[in-house]
Amino acid sequence: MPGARDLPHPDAASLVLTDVLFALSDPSRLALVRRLAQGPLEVAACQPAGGEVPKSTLSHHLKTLREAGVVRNVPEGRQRYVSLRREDLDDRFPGLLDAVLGTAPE
Amino acid sequence: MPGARDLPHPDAASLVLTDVLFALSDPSRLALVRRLAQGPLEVAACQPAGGEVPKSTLSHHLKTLREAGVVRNVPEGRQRYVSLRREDLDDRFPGLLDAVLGTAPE
DNA sequence: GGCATAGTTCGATAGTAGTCGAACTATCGC
DNA sequence: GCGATAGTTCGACTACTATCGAACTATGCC
Repeated sequence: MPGARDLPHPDAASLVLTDVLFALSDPSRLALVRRLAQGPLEVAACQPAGGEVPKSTLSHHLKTLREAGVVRNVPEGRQRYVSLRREDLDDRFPGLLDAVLGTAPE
Repeated sequence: MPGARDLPHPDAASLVLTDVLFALSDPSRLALVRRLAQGPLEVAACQPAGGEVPKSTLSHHLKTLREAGVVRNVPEGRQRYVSLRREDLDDRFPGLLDAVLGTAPE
């Protein structure tokens, strides 16, 4: 049974608003979410535009986003794909993501 | 010149999204914001429904909200009135407050 | 002025979050 | 199997946040 290394994700119904807000309240995480709004990325591509960040740091931020239910992180061969849980978020917190993404990045 | 003890407030144009999200990401602060959505309160009335919180703790949360630009805190005689900066927030981050307040409290 | 009231500010402490390097796990290709 | 690659997890350190009591400031009332 290949690929049994799934990470835990909260289900859509149990998302907590304050956790989501907290996950989005970090500039580097928010910037990543903006990019994920345009489509899934593999983890390595989640690096910020300008500089490199240690893998462990990036992984930590992904964990925060994942545990809040903002992103999904699924294994795909040797890599992992990170995607925005847009439908789940829209379903649970209508308009929130649109409002956050609708503001121009600073 | 009576009442020259105004606290600093960021102006509407300079509000930072991540700061606002962080201010709203604390359960007790979010609960207070929900109540402020129904109208201004004096500081003493900002105490959480059930229990009492030390004045210094409450003041700290008000400071976080104020510095993020979420609330306004103005002196009025011996007391202070805390109010939601709804227009400024709607202007700068359209739909955000509605989305946050539209979700039922947990 | 003197006192009570309403809140903020200060200082200390405990818990939590961010950052990084090193170790670990799993997959792919040879 | 062996090595290389892609990420996560662990441990340590630092920085920030929450909480509280005590001190401080300003207003109103007598």
